[in-house]
Amino acid sequence: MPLALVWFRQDLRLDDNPALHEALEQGYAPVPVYVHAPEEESGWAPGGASRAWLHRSLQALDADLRARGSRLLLRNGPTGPALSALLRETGADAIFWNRKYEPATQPRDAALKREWREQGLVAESFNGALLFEPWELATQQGGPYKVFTPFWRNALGRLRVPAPQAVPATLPSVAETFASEDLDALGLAARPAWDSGFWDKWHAGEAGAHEALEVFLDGALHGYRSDRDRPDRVGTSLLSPHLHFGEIAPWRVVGALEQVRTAANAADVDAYLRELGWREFAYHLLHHFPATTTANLNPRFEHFEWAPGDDRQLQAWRHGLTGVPIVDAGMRELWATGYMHNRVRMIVGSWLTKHMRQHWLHGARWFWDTLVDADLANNTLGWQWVAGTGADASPYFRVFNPVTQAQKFDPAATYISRWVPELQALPVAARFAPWLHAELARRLAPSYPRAPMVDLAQGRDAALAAYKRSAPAESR
DNA sequence: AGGAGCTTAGA
DNA sequence: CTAAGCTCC
Repeated sequence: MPLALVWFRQDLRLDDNPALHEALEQGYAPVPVYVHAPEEESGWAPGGASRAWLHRSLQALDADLRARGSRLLLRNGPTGPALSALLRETGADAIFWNRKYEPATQPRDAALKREWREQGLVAESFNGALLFEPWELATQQGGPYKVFTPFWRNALGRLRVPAPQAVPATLPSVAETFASEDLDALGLAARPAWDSGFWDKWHAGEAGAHEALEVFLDGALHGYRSDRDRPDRVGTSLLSPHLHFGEIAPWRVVGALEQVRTAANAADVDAYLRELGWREFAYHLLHHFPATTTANLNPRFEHFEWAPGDDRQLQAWRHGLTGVPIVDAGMRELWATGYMHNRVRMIVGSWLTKHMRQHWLHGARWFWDTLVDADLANNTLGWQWVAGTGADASPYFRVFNPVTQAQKFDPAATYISRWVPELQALPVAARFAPWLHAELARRLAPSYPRAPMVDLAQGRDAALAAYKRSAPAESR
């Protein structure tokens, strides 16, 4: 049986894995391999939380492969030489993989494909990650979309769920002579184990992804349309890290949703599909506007007056010590669990970029290091959206008021109280803005900051003024 | 995927 | 006086 390398990256699953499936379909014995080459991500090497997740996901993938008689080879980069060497060592005739779309690695992968094909090898790549690849959808003028709603309307009209590609119960074995790095030697796991608080919440790997999907279908899907905005409830799918690492295919999620769709839950199903749509839109934008990982998409912000980088202020934001309870709750949830509720991401992002007027990249970099679901496309879209610099962004003048947001979406302050226990002795109504109850706060919450690091009204006004100054002359 | 400030309808 | 609606930022 001829051998084919199956090169795993962000498709850490066996089920519904096009590259693996195609290798088997074409009669090859797959040799699964993962190449560790973080420095090739051009400034976006996986952050700490991502690496911790990756460690576990690779462990799970190897275990799943071994349960079927195969195993995962680990190699150190650089990627091209590592894979070419493995092709020679194994005598494989072919290499299959699922595409990645990040601007740093996509050209590299395309060049490798050409190179291997010139050497007479079979080199094929597939879509393992998206409902629509970034170039599949275009406006009537043939250009990229910059507004979500028409993008998603087009996508929904073309959406088809492929039949699942099951993985065989047994796979050909991988010869013991093919060497592999030790997983621990890749240095992905957290040392010391600062991530110990993560794993009550998460089960990395393919089995964990399917568990999370089942839990979502049985629970948060019902009422998703409104509860997804409620950080005090389990109102979201918690699928984002699983989708990022490709532990489940997005079309599998769509298929499962369509299976359970009823007249009663149709609005909830559609609301969740729309969120998957934002993920698709993020990849579309990243592909067409690759500079936006660091540069504003909207050129109006080229000369925007961000406040000078302020390490002391940034540290307060990162550590959840801003004096704004909902902001601090979110930042502490992030640090403790590797995750933050999406509504709260918008609130902390608005606080950083509007009230503090710090450049959104400060936020993007921190999220990149701390989120288990850190994803270059989603992170870029999210930060540019909240900063007002991106596609389909809220206009810059939309400044979230963190007090009214908390009152609206965490009405009993249970989320705030969970993550900011210093406030627990205060009456609920005072926990949203303790500085408005100074006497009570001094007695009952003495260890919490006396006042927000930036006055809410002043911060808002200063942000709006800066926006006005950056406006093109004709629109002032 | 907003908020503030003002107006207006209605208790 | 409060709540909902509207407008502009």
